[in-house]
Amino acid sequence: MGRKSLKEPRQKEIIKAFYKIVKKEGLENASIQKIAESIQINPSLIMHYFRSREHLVYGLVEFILDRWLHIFDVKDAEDPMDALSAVLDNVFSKKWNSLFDDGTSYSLYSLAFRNKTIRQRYKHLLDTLRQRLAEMIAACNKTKQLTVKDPAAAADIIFVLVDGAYYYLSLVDDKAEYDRRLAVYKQHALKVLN
Amino acid sequence: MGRKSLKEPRQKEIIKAFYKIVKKEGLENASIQKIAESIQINPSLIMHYFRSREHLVYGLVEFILDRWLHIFDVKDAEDPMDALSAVLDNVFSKKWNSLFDDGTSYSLYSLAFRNKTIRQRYKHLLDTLRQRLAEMIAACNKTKQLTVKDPAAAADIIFVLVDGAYYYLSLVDDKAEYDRRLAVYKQHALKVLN
DNA sequence: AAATATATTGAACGTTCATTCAATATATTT
DNA sequence: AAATATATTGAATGAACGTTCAATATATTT
Repeated sequence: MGRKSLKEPRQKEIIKAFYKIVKKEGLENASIQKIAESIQINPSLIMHYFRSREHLVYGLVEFILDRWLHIFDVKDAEDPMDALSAVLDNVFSKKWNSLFDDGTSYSLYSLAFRNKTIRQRYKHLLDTLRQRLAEMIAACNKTKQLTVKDPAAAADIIFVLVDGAYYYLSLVDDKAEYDRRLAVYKQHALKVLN
Repeated sequence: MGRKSLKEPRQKEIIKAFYKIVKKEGLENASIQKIAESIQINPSLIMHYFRSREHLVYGLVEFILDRWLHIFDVKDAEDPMDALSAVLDNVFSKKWNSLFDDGTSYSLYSLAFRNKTIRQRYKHLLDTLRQRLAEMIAACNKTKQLTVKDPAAAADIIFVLVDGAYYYLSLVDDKAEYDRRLAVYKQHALKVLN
């Protein structure tokens, strides 16, 4: 009995508003009050749906990390090699930046050094990414299109390259240089598969 | 005339205290008051030596970034190959972690996405690191100990591997796994030089 | 219409924050 | 000892913060 719960959509709405402000003003400047103001609700309502700011941050972590998995959103190709190629295109392309804000991601990541929950969540995602890429490489092995000795190791190195690549690229303003370097890094990642 | 200036040592003292608190409690929780308390001075004194908290953060950025360069602190070997090897040992070793706190470094790095000064400072450091490594590789080329076609490109890839490696490794708790993975990443970096 | 569970508001709390400004203390020079 | 530049303190500011709690509003069920 009683009123229907709006928990899920409201939480998502709040997290999206949170994300928007974090993107613009930084995690440390994204206050409950600013979020509430931006979607014209009472700050207390945020406390109602999230017990504390800490839990709100957890919500944002989930939100951001889920987006990473979208790099695997490719058309179901019958050919596993096509699928793998498409995923690598996603990773080494502008799609990356359209998926989420790197500044926000690094801010949350830096919390992992002092917050066990966030740490585990990030670790889990990084492992999931590696595992899924490894599976795709293994599938290509099976069709003899690839002969990668250790798919898990290859996937690992590729993501190391990806993470390291964007660490530098995030600081590159010149678009031409950005693209040129990204291509080089992608080339190196592909070499791991041969 | 007048009293001798204590600017430099005082500033360094304050930054070190700042760093200590950031390491322990995070950048967002490291307040002027906490710093002042930790070294038993008046908060106003911090404002005297740094105009604002922002400038204090700049000071910490300098402090942290300067430490990166210590990876090049190796015994002056006559053999350029020995020197290069020693630097790579530094990068792929515990020395890395003893040099500075990764959590602090990532916190400051995340500011680069909204702060031009910090952004430029980080970019400059990353470029300097690459350039110096490239020079060392070139030196090995000259003595015919290496035949790396493009030393700059090789140095770039190596640091991409380094940055990506620690992005993952920072989340690894198990010491054995940490060491094992670090060795794998180092091996891959070495492969770039052949 | 009464009951009830959830949504939402609004006011208030105490705390901490960065920053300011004037006052005082302490060296160093003339 | 007078002058002076810098060091350091101490009090005060207003703003913003996360969080609380009680009150009210609104659906939904019986």
